[in-house]
Parts: sequence; structure tokens; C-alpha cells
Amino acid sequence: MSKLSDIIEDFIKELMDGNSNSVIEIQRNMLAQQFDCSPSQINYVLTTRFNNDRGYIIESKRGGGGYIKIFKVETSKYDDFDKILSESIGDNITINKAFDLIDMFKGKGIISSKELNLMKRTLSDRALVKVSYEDRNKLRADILKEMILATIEEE
Amino acid sequence: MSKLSDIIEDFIKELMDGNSNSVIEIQRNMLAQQFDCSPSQINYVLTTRFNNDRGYIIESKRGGGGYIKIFKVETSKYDDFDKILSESIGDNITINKAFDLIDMFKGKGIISSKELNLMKRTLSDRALVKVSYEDRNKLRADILKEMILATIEEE
DNA sequence: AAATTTAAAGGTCAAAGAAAGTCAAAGTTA
DNA sequence: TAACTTTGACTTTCTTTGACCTTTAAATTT
Repeated sequence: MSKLSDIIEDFIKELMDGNSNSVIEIQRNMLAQQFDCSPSQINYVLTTRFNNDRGYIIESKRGGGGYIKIFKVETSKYDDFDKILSESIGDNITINKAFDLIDMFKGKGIISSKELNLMKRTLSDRALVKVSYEDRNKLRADILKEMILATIEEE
Repeated sequence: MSKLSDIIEDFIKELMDGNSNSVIEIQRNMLAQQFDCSPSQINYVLTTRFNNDRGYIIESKRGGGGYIKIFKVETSKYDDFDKILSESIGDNITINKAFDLIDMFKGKGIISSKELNLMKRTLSDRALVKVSYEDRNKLRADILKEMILATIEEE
């Protein structure tokens, strides 16, 4: 009595395994039809199983010819990467902790100094000034995760 | 399942590549006939894919012997930097315009492809999903400006 | 030759169509 | 009962189409 979400998760993972370059493209409605479920169930699977915490990046487009692309970022190349994404960052991170992490990436040679600069500027209070205090550290967490995955995505 | 607009875009780009002097002339109705679509679809492709933001200029003439000319313009590396910050971005920018600007920076050799990736991922709807629709484009403007400053700071 | 008409372009805009996204309510399961 | 899953109504974005408009060149009329 496996849950549908698990089945869809497995299906997508098998697709990715079959496709050695770690990126697949799906059609939301197609997939929903295939599994005879509502299209929004696909979104549920994506947000719970293929999120940043688990090392995935999603890219999509609406409208005619729309698609959903799922990228698996090879996080295992780096020590503790998975832990950093899900635990060190979590749902919430202060600017100081974020900067420490970024410095650490630089120290390990994962990012260049230009990228360090880019990342810090992005997370600065100046860039996020319009976001309320309570929300700012949540947003920082979301952005930092996405940025970290993006930097190792292309290596 | 490539979109027709994309196919027409590619077709026009190949025409331009084949014609090394960065300008081509087309006939709207001819092209529409060739791709079996409505003539106004050609206009759609032009406004979405060959607009100013992407470095193109369109010139056309109606009536008998009418035509559409598409020019690819190259601006020099640091042209109008302040203008970009204040006018193109302002305090509000859509994701598409932001991506076009980032592509332009890449085209000018100001950023690497890794930095391009970092910037686009950061500004994506997915990274900013917790920010309300109304505020998202404002935040994009703030972040993009900071990013641009960061990238030119180190050169 | 000048004025008018016709035909041949291209332009605009709104509506329809095609996809994906959101969110809250209902249903399940541990 | 608390957390997780499933569904469906509604929203947003992007594409395609068609009806109607404007401009220009060529043809015709005066």
C-alpha cells in the first residue's frame, strides 16, 4: 500500500537514473494523467521530494509548450554538503551564519572570490531591505540554498 | 514538442548567422506561410525574442514591397552602465527582463557562465517563492542591482 | 499630370488555448 | 490527534489566432 507520492518519486528517480546527465524534463499534466491523479499532486511531490534540501533544483515554464525540468546536483562530491543544506541552513539563517558558510566555501575552493562577493551582496541587508525582519532570514535560507546548488551545478 | 515560436526564433537566428553582417530582411506573410501560422505570430516572435532588451532593433515598411529588417546591435562593454541600473532596472523588474540583462552581461564578457547561472537561479521564482507576487519584482530589482555592482567591483 | 482607387504589405489588440502554480479543504495514516 | 497526502477550484504565465487598422506602392481615372 505504497503511497502515490512515493510511487511518483520513484518513477522520477528512475527516469533520472536512466538519464545519466542528471536532468530530466517532464510535463506536469502528462505525468498526472499517467498516474491518474490531480496535476497539483505533481507539485506536492516536487516540493516534498525534489527540493533544495535534497539537492535538487527545479526550473519550469508555463503556457503552450510548458515544461518542468528537474536537476540533480551532485552534492556528494563535497563533504557534509547535504547536512549543510538541510541542517546548517534549515528554514532560517542569520546573515552572519550565512557569511560564515560562504567564507567556508571559498576556503575550500568551491567558489571564487567573485562568486563570494556576488553571494554576500545578494544576502546583504541592503539587497533585502524591503523584506520584513521576520521574513528576511527565511528568505536568506531559501536563496542561499539555491545559490549553493547553483555554484556546484556547473562544475 | 518544441513551440512554434521557438522554431521561428531559431530559424531567424540561423538566417542571421548565415548572413555575417548582422542584419536580415524578411517578409512577414512569407514567413507565416512557411510556418503555416497567422502573420501576427511573427510579430509575437519579434516582440518577445528580438526586442531591444535582447540587443535587436526592428525596422519595417508596409505596403507593396514591404519588409521587416532585423538588426543585431553590439554595444561596447561598459556602455551606459548607470543607465542600466537606473532605467532598465529601476525599482521593479520582471524575471524575463532580468534574465535578458544577465544574458547581455554574459554576452559582453562581464560575467562567466557560472555567474550567469548563479544570478538566474537566485532571481528565479523558486528561490523567491515566499515573497508575494506584488513584492517579488521589487526585490528582484534590489538584488539584481547589488549583484551587478558586485560583478563590476572585481574587475 | 494629378487625383483617386485598389491591392499589398505590415501593426495592434483582445480573446481563446495551453500549460504550470497556489492554497486551503478534505481525506489518510502513524 | 498531528502530520502527511490528495484533490479541486482558482490564478498566472505564455502562446496562438483572427478580426480589424494603417501605411505604401501601383494602377486607374479624370
